[in-house]
Amino acid sequence: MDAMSSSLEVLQGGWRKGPWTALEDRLLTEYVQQQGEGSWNSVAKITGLRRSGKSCRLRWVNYLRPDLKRGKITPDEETVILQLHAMLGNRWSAIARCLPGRTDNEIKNYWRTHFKKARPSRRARAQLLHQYQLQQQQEHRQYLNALQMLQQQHHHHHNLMESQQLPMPQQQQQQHSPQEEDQQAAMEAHMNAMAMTNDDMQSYDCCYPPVMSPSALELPVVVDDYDDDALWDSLWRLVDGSSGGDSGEC
DNA sequence: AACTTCGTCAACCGCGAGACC
DNA sequence: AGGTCTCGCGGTTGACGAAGT
Repeated sequence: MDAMSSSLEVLQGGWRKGPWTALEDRLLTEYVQQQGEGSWNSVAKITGLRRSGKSCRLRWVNYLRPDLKRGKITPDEETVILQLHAMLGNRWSAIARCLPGRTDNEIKNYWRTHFKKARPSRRARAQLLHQYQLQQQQEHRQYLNALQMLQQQHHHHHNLMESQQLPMPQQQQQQHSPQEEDQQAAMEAHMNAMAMTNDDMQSYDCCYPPVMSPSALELPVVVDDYDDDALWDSLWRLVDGSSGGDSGEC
């Protein structure tokens, strides 16, 4: 085969490196079909393939697996990637687990080419923050309304009980109408989201719901101009992994 | 048409965690 | 207990084609 492989073949410690040939792919695929995934270091012994176990695993996981989805990342997938990356950071394998058919390598590449250096303009940042603040305010109002309604209902119950001189049995206390339960559930979800810390987020290996409340993103509600810049800078430093304070703008 | 720059993606490298002896 | 092996992960590199000059 191979005009290509012979020119690209690199041998280091007996292992071939560089692009895989069709023959190598076939050998590896047959190996996995017969032996299953794993024991990658025995691929070379069994098939005669001059590839390291590490290289075999990578080739299988990123390219040969039959359940891989080919083609461009869809807008829906992009949304999931963005949201999960906001929660999990560069934990590509965890993100990939939530996107069936996509590999960590694929997602990592996609992120780096599409978002890594795509720091939004000052104007765009201001718009995003404004949008986010409005959403926050709206959610907060809904939360307060729900809280107020619950309190009113509670007082109403309480007054009723007092006026009738009846004790309030615990079981009865916990019985709510479906509407009340919905409100309570919504409120609890809201409070849980608000209480979720970064550590909590880290523990979500999979699969946090793709659509999430902005409140769970944990951005500050009010960000002045100075903090705004500092926030974005620190975020991008985190992504860049650089610590230099005076690194240039993207 | 030739050259340069940019975007994409496959593949490699180094490291850490866990299993095994 | 500690040394070695294996596997998986995230970061990085390099090849290659497309787009721009």
